[in-house]
Amino acid sequence: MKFKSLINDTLQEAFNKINIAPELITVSDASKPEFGDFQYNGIMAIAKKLGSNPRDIASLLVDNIHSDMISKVEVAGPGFVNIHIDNSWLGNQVTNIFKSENFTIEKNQNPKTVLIDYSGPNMAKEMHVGHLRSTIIGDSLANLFEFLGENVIRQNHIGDWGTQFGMLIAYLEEVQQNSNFDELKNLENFYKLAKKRFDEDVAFANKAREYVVKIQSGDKHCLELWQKFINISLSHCDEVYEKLGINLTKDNVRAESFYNDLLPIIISKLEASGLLKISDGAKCVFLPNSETPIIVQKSDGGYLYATTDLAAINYRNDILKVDRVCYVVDARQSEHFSGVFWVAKESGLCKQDVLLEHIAFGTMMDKSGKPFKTRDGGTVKLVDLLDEAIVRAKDTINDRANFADEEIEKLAKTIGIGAVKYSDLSINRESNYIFDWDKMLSFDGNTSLYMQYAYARIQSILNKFDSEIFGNIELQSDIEHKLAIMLLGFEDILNRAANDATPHTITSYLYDLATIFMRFYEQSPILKDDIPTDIKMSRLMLSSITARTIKKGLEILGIEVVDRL
RNA sequence: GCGUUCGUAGCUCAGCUGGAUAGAGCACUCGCCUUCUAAGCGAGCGGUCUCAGGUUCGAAUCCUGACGGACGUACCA
Repeated sequence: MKFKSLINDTLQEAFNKINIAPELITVSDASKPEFGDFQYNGIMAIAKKLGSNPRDIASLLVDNIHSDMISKVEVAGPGFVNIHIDNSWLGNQVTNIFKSENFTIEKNQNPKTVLIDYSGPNMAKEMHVGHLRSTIIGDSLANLFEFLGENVIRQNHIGDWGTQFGMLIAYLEEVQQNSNFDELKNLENFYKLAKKRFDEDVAFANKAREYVVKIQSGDKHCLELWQKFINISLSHCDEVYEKLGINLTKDNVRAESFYNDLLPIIISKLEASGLLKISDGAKCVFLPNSETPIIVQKSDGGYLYATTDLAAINYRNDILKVDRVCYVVDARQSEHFSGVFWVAKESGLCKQDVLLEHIAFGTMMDKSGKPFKTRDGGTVKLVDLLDEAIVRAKDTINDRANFADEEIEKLAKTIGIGAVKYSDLSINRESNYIFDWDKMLSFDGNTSLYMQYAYARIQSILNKFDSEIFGNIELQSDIEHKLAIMLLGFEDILNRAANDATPHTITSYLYDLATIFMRFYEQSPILKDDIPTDIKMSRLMLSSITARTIKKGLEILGIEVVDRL
């Protein structure tokens, strides 16, 4: 349910009655419990505009609010409007959620086509921690938009084109002849060996350069080798996606090479738009207020990543008919994207009303605040990081004991991977974040384990009860009231997370929800003998909805729950 | 140099479409298990929201500047 919109509408009706037209009504959560559930702060601004007393207007407004949703509205301070939600109305609404398959959240009736461009590994290298954030933030956004009913296109813009591939293909051909094919299993090493050959052997280097030209001009033999290399690299990625539980398959791949044939067309389109200038022999587009241009074609005729990005935008605009594109890419590329977006719009490669967004994220740091590296300063392979997370998760659970070996393996995997994802998604994506194993696998505070624990506790109750739950929710206390308010706010939160492309608004919400549930759990016994049936049912329903909300929220983030912990 | 971005409790972070006394977790001090999972809950301690101006009835939030950090800065992606 769009809870806040409903309240906004109620206020709007009251404003209509008193002939005042506010610009935009947005109630916010009450800043203090004694102020009720929601507050409206817009009166002061309106009063100033009208030149009248805010308290007078507020009183007039309050007198004209009539809704069974609201039990009490009052004017406070200089002209705040404090809104209290009616308990029996609220109880009915959460009962509806209990009965609903989908939390009474309706799919968007006019779905937009939203393309999420994420993960984007480089085929010449194994996936490392640098790919983690793009992959899980992008995947969670795609899940979110899908849940809200948008038409989602997931795309993996893999780096499979460019000069380095000549070297790799030449080397691949060499080792294939030596029947030493296993080397490809370790991509990092393969790259290093190829580079070594390239640096040490002039003949090999020349061959590598030839191969670049051959691939790009469509030489059959070279393309076959290239394809073989890409397939193997992609399989490495698939293993990681599988382990991480990411919804990306080979079908989602739209590689750089995919746009190769479009590149000359982009140049001529840019020429036609009149934006293209030649500077030092390179074809460039100059941006307003910037001295450094975007180069789309090098002086030697080669194309650059900006050209590929423009081709991708053009393809997405013309063929895929997108309404919104989210580029989930490192914040360091923000200038690149703002430039490319400007060119795309200015040149007409992309319609004006398509929303092009750089979903930027910060760098992963270690505990001392330096970029996350291995002990000897190398990049950390993503597979290694995930495996370590699972091992550490196992240690954490083992302290608690009494699980069968088989169960513990499964638990460790779910919890370890979930913890990696949660700790990343729970941070405002734009800032750098400190990767800390201990915090990640802690049960305290806004962590995945606290959430898992809350969920498991509820499952334990529901399993114990194990019969039909019926009746209506009747809210008995402040904490039950608060819990119901939270549960009803789920859709608002999801919409906000989708609008701002901020998964961490979901984790914050889930943490608040779980915290309130824990308090409810402490003070409201459910299955004790002396609890009357109607209260028992009411509390079971509240618990059940809480569990389902936690599960759905985590599912959107790409995190699985466990029933026992 | 120029540009982008960040600066909130000892630490890790919320809050930022301007609203009432700035919130969590960790750490530290205390209290609560014969009763649904104590990996929990409650209480306390801890702040010049980097600094200086400005706009406003009202600023952590918006604007300007300074200081400090990160990143970027034409033929790599």
